[in-house]
Amino acid sequence: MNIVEQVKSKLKQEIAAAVIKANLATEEQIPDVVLEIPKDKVNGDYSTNMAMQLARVAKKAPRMIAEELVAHFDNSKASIEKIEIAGPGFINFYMNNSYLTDLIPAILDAGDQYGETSIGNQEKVQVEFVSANPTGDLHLGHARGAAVGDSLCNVLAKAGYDVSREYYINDAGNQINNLALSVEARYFQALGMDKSMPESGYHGEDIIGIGKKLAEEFGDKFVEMDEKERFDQFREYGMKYEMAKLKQDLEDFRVSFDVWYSETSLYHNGKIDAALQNLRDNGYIYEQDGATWFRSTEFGDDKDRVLIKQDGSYTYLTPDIAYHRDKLERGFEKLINVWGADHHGYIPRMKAAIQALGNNADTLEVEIIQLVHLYKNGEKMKMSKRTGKAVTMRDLVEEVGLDATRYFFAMRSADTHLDFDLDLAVSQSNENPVYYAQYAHARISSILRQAEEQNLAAAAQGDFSVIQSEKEIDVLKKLGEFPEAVGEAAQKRMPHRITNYIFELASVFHSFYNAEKVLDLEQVEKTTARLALIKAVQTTLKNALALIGVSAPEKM
RNA sequence: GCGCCUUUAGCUCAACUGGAUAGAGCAACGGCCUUCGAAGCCGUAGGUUAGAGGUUCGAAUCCUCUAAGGCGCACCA
Repeated sequence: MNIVEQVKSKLKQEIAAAVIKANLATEEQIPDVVLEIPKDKVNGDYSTNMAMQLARVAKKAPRMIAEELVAHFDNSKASIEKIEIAGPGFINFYMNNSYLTDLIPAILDAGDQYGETSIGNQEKVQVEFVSANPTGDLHLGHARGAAVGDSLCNVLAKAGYDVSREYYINDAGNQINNLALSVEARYFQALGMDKSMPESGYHGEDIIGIGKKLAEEFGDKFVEMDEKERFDQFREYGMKYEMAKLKQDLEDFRVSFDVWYSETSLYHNGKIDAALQNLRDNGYIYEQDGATWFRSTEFGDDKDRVLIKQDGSYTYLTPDIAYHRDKLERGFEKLINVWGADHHGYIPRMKAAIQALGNNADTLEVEIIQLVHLYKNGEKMKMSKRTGKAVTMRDLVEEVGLDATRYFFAMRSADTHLDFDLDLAVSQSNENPVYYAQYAHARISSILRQAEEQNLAAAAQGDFSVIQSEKEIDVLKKLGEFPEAVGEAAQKRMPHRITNYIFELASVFHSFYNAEKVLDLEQVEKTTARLALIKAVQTTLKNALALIGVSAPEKM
């Protein structure tokens, strides 16, 4: 807990104590103390709505309650300068903010670790994201999923959760067969022979590339080959090729996974049968019309779902249930799936499965990533995976730049439709929000370089009481909020909160920078203190940017 | 037809999950560089939070209805 969190929690305790002392409510009746930072500074550093919340219990007017509360409040205990009652009954606390300077050595000391909290309590969380079929390039939607999923994992880890990142490889089933047939067609075509694409084949550029590569490497070796054998080889080759590309693309996007989980493996290690048996034992399986059904309606799904088709093969759901069962068997307490909006209809049956296996429904959380629309020259760009005309993640990064792309996706909450304005993201100007934060970091780096040239070093510790101007206090307050911002972003699964925080921190810094000079040879003590302050900002900015996968450049 | 998501300034989005005068960026307008990076800062203007009811001290936020847009609704994956 840093000093800000300590002061806050102290304040909360004192508020609760005052409620009891003033006889406004009993220990059981007292609601959670809500402490907010008012939007406008004239309303104090902190504010509580306790008086309003107690209105019903105490059966009195909020303002009266507030007055009684304040009368019983022990000012001496929590760095309070004054307390005021305002509006409908807000109690506003004006702090003696000198304690905030303790943050500076604390942040410098923590370094990369600043922002870490233990709020996650080492809960074992597994996050599954991207999980795109290895049948073509990752496109725009995957990029958003990758950015959000990765940022979420970073945030969770920072907040003290034990996070595992996982990618589910759909390497079984029809789509892979279609991949093999698509590769086959492209191979023949590369040899100048006529072969039409399968009905639901993949028309992406990359498959054409595979066909060409095969033709160059092996000539017509496969033409005369037994059809079945050729199919198997192309299937294998196509898969490996696609997976390698996919991993590389994700790595280039600064996204890595702890586990790549193969769907096919579930077929080979008996886990599907085990899952089916588990469901059967629990009484949620029945046979009808020659198929095997899962009674998912028991848990609120619209209709029961087929697990084994009439032809004896599994539906997509069946191995997926086995997969989720396996996740739980591996000891994860919380499963978070990041899915595209087109899969949201799938949530009820998956949650039903989780429950049918004997777990709480909210063991599984699904974060839905809404669609991305790309705009260029003010026009919406059409995309379709089938025709292969989708804008790929690689194209996007190439055109926009990695940092800008990651920042752009991390900026917005995941459950809102997103318009990606290419012209804006590409622009190397103040129109592009990513530079705002990076610029602050580069600016600080530049000052620190110059300080070094003048043999001035940031004070490591000691007396920071010279830090007291309004702008400086604003910066300190914002710095102190970081661990809390991380904790909230993690608990609410809203990584975009971090991006908001980054913007706010950069903003208070820029504002300070323009108002006051850091380097001043006339006032060495103040200079070294301020160098330490901006160094703390630099550290915090860097840590925050790292959470959303954006670099913190020292020069731009 | 049913379900989920969305609707906030001209545009793109926030708003600490029920709090005070709804905030940023871009676009518009006006200021600030012979001193640490002007990719910055300061200011002005811009709103019936899609619409109508309801819940309460208090609603962009919760409930109901309506409208618009998106995505789903397989023995596909």
